[in-house]
Order: sequence, then structure tokens, then C-alpha cells
Amino acid sequence: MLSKQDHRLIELLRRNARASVTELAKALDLSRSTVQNRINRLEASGVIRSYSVELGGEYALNRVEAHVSIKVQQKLTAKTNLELEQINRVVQLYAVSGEYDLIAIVQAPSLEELSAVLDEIGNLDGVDRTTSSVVLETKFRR
Amino acid sequence: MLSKQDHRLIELLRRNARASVTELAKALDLSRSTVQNRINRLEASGVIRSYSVELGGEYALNRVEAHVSIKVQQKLTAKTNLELEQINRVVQLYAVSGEYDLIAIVQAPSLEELSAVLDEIGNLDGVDRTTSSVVLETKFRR
DNA sequence: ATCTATTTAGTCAATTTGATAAATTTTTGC
DNA sequence: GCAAAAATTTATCAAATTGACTAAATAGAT
Repeated sequence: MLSKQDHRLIELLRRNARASVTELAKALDLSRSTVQNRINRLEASGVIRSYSVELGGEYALNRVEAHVSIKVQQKLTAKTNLELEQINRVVQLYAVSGEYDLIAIVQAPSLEELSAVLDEIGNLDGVDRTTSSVVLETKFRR
Repeated sequence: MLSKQDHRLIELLRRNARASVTELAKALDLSRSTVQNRINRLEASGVIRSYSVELGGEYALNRVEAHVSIKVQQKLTAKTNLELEQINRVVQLYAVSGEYDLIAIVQAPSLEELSAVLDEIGNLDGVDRTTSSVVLETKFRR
């Protein structure tokens, strides 16, 4: 069970995953060892999977992204998943229910490369059809 | 300009943003102060926007997600963006080009709540039509 | 080739960490 | 309501890490 405190801790870590345990303890008004125990527990139990970094600025400028909805031929689902995982520009892949079967998030350093990857995906054996949405702007993330 | 070293450093931080500067320096075979300087610079220049946490396990189990593609009435674009930002379950919002104008990522603790939010979005003034994809499984993220 | 600017190496004291033990509080089952 | 179990707090230690700094080395420009 995730307690109220766990949620508060997670919230802080979401905002700054590099905060020291000491800082976190102060902000939560808990003892350092409690916070340290909680973090250890959350890591061990898989709630905290990893710590990552949000990039922006110059990095984001040299990066274009698209969301690709994919309709797959049922029989080739497994194969298609594997093939998509081979494509390095595919940074996230979701199985979804609805009109489409998969959603792939693709990132590339230029529109040309992005376009090439979109073609590549569209031409996979198991892919029936795709709808691509090139990201123009990230309105927000939270 | 982002040097080769910057990219290597970013790569490490993506994998574990809580790694100590000392560890990072060891892995990159650079001095600690070099790494510290680089990190400071990357933060100041906006390349590193923040440090965050990837959640899974029990947390992910109590969380359902959907990708919602949204076609907006041009005139009401600004208003719709604001309204979407008001909805707390909308955790990401992108302006996109293609068949749709926006993509909203929605997270909720239950299918019921998710469904309610999807309805809410569909009923916004400026929203022409939506296509929702409920995430069944995250195949991978990287 | 030399001057400048950037990058890297090294050093210090102060802070933070991880690990552990023991005391206290809270939660839970019965 | 109370006893047992679990969680939290306080305290301690040596080891590791940090931030701030100075000096050395390297790269770039003219």
C-alpha cells in the first residue's frame, strides 16, 4: 500500500529526483532514516523504476517527435512489436485498445530522419495502416 | 553546442539521474569537477530541465492511461488549450500537425474516472471530435 | 606562435550517505 | 481494550560526496 507520505515523497521526487535525502526529509518533515527507508522500499517494490532527466533547450530544439497510431494485422502482432523495438528512433511503444492497436512515439534529430522512420514503420509487414502526428509544440507536461 | 561528452553524460543521467557526480565521473573517465561543471552548465543552459522519476509496480497498477487525439475548432484553440490544462488528469498536451490538432495524455486511477475525463474532453466547446486509445500495456520506454 | 578562452585536474572543509541499533509511536488483529 | 507487529524516530559512526576554489593543460583564433 502506498501511504499518503509515499505519495508526497513521490511528488517531490517527480519534481526533483536529485534532491538529497536530507532535503527531502526536511521538506516532508520526517526523519532522514524514514525517508531513506521509504525510498529503499519504493525502489525494491518497483514503484520507483528509475530516475531520469527531462531535457529541453538546445537538446529539444534538435529533436522532432511524432505520435504514430498503428493498426496491426493480428497474426503479425508479435513480429511487429519486435521489429518496432529494433528501430532505435522508436522511444516508446504502447499496446492500446480502440481504433488502433499500437502507439509508437518516435524521436529523430531532423524532419528528414523522422519522415524516413515513419515510412519504415508504414512499410513493416504486419502494419495495416498508420496515422502520424508530428509534434509542433509541447503545451505542458506534469 | 553539445559535445560528445555532454551526450554521454546525458545518456548516463537518463538511465540514473540520482547517480552521484563521483560515479558519473568514474563512468565517463573524467574528473569529478569536469562533470560537475558540465552538469551546472547543462542545467543553466536549459538542456537539463529537471530530474524526474519513472514509476511502475503498484503505482502503475492503480493507474490507467489513454492517448486522446483531438480535432479542435480553429477559433476556439486557445480556449480549449486552457480548458484542457485545467483538467488535472491531463498530464501531457501536445499541439500536432496531421489529422488532429492536439494529443492529450490522460491518467486516472480507475477506468471509471478515465472514462469520465474522456467524456469531459469530448464535451468541451471547442472540441470537434476525439479518438481515444486506452493503454493496455507499455511495451517499452527508452 | 602567442594570446585568450575553455576545459580539466586537484584540494579543502562542510555536508550527505548508508548502515546499524535502540527507543518510541502507530497500526492491526483478536 | 490490549498485546503483538510494524513503522517511525533518534542517534551514532566512518566513508563517500559535494560545492567552491585555484592552478594547470588544452584548444581555437588571428
